[in-house]
Amino acid sequence: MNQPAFPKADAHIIADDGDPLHFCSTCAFSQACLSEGMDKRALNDLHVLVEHVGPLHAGDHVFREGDRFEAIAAVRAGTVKTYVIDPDGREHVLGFHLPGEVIGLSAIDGEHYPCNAVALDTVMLCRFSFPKMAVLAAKMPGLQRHLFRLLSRDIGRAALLAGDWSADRRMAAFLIAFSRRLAARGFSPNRFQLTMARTDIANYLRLAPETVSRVLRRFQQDGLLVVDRREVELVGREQLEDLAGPVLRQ
Amino acid sequence: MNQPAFPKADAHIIADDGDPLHFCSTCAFSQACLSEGMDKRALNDLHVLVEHVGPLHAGDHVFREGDRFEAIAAVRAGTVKTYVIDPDGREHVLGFHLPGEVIGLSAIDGEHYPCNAVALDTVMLCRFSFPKMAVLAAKMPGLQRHLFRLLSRDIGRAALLAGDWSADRRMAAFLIAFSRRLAARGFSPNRFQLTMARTDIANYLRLAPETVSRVLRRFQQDGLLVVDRREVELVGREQLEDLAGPVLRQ
DNA sequence: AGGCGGGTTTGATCCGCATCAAGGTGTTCA
DNA sequence: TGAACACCTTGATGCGGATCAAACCCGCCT
Repeated sequence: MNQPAFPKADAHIIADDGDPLHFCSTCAFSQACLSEGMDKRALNDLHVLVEHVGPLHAGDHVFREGDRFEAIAAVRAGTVKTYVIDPDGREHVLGFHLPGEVIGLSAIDGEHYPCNAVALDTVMLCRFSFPKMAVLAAKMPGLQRHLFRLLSRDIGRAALLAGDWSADRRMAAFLIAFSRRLAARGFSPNRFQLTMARTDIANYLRLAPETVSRVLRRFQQDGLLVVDRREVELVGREQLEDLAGPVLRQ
Repeated sequence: MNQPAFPKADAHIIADDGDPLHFCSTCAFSQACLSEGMDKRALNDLHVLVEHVGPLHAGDHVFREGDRFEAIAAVRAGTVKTYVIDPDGREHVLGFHLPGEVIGLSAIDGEHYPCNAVALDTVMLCRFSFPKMAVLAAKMPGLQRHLFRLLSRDIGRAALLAGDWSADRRMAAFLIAFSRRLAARGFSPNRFQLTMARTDIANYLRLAPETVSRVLRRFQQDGLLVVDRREVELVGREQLEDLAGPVLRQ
């Protein structure tokens, strides 16, 4: 377990051959648009409103609750945690965002960001001015449809977390979902690093940190996985998938 | 409590003076577009893709999980419940949709509806072909923005339900949110009918039906509300708002 | 009127997970 | 080198809400 399986900043930037879009090859938007057979002029339009941000370091905030909303952002490298603090001071983690995923969508309905977004490790971003993007979406059916899909997908994802599942099922669902998202970006699905603290996982899954710890230990005892600090290897993927099945709906 | 405060089918159809759009005056889309200062031609475009559905009766399905997705719908009258059944046969209620609200948005990311939608009472709908609507949205910035907002709002709403709040807070939040949505449509905010069974509320709030019953009884004992079967009057609105505050985030 | 059935209420008991408390481990400073 | 710190683990205890069981209420049908 010496070679981290998790993306480092710039890991995705295969080559910067002078084409500015290539530089942003992991942006979900660019990808979507490219796959739509967009013409050269449209590509330029899109590139104009992209602003590369980073590197941010662990603990740096991308935006804070109440900040004026003007842009969404695609994660290029690293992990971003979105969260809110309730009146009692408890932290509620809304989600973790991996490379290729988009943050800020829930702010579209409103003037301000409804949550905080913080870097968990070294993070690179592409910022997109949302007003400009909306204008562009009107000209580009592919982009509009992609935005609709991203939004729609997040509704489903939020609903997932909402069920009243046992700690075991929730933990398994978290691991399997995390694994799949990594796999979709070309990383090892069965061996990876958790980039967030146990407390973050707990606040995401609505469990106590102690419970997260205990469940992971039991999973290891039962041969479902091997944990070493934040390094995880899914050994009994079958059984984890079975546990996660009802939560992830399939 | 003889006059039901909850909308009956057609309650919103004030006058059908021959203008077909008037007939659909409660459709969120029509309203949004009208308020955007849309021109006559655009209004016609929109109207072309509207299909009036109903009346559906309690227990009738609007769509079922797995049905091919081709349309979203605005509720014109009545209440629609969206839900899924998990592998153990338990029902998970995803939401209740009142007049003026939209169902089917979470299906945009995918070929098929990811959940069931059933009428809880007499329901009237406006169906909008989504492909046609997307084309139209490209031509009408106001419509596009409205769709983005509706989607974004649903993300936030789903996240709300997700927190780990006490049964009391969840129940209060449900009542206050329900009340506000009724008020937004011009109905009495403090006296209304719950159109869904206790079991539905329980499955929505991730509680047992017994717990819903007990919490309501205790709220009544404490002077927060008066319940008579499905009729509810919020007496201690202040305290209910306080309870719901952290859940609804304000 | 009688009887059936779905929905609701109420009480008794149980269990999963939170909470409290304390000790452990790795990492980063001086 | 060691002290301080953040993070993680482990054990003991308690509580909120689920579950089980049974009675109740009311609309509806015959």
